[in-house]
Amino acid sequence: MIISTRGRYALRVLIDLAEHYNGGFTPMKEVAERQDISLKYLERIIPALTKGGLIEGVHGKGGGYRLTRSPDEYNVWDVLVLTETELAPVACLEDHAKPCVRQAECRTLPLWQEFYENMKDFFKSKSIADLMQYSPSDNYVI
Amino acid sequence: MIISTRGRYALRVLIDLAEHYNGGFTPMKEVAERQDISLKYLERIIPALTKGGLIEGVHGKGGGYRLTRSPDEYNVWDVLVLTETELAPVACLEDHAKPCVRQAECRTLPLWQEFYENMKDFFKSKSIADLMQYSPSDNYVI
DNA sequence: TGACTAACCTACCGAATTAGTGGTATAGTA
DNA sequence: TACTATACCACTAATTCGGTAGGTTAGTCA
Repeated sequence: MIISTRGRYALRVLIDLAEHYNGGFTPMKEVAERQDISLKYLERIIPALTKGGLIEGVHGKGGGYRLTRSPDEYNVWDVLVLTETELAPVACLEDHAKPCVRQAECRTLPLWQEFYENMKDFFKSKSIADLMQYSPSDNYVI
Repeated sequence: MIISTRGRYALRVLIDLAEHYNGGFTPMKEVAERQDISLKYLERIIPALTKGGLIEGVHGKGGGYRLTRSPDEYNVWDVLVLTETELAPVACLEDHAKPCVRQAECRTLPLWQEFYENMKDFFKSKSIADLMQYSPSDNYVI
């Protein structure tokens, strides 16, 4: 498994925020209930999206979270990069991987590189708005 | 990371067997030395390929392993399926996953399914012979 | 036949990651 | 000031990964 609950939950939260947008802020408690995800766990995942500028959070009564753009301006890849610790399909391509001595002669490295590129392109081509289309209730207006 | 050393090593072993084929059997000890992989660890991975019919092993002196077909008749996907415990990109799509209650309403499931299909198609389209072409020394003859 | 060789099998192990829980601090509102 | 909601930090049980160690089985060669 390459994509953990962190990335999957983050996507579901963004879709939920989009679908239930009413001009104000949506508390994570509501999202957690609707999505049947532990609030405590979401509270650990969601700050990454705030730091990345994908959503904005407001403390206190009447607070919660809100998208910063319209759903078609988010792509899945950006969400995964912010929430997942690692997306590389093999250890050799990980960010902090120590350079491999066999790199020059490795017959499999190009395969992994090509796959990684395909994967990146695929997820970049999908927007939150695309994901929402799988549902009949698409009531997001910005 | 989705593809572990098991799948990666298995591919390298197959390529090595193809490149060093001389009509007989190649002992895993030689492959392990050339590929700089622990022989003991390889001995735990390689039986899966034998069971899957990708290679055949012969005990005793003069023994070792040999491919059962020509390199262009192997695709990467089949190798990975035999050696990796799980290839699904998300837990929901794993073989022994318990059916998800939210399946019907899940807006992200189709995304993961499409990605999984793409991934499968990609790896099925690549053969061991394709991987060998990255090297100048291609001396396999059947 | 006996030494040798190489595949095969099983048990164990340390480190890292995942998917959480619990508690508390901080910031902002009514 | 009470309340609410985000933000932060420490801890944990379960699983996986990447091996190692040791022994067994099956076959070859002299």
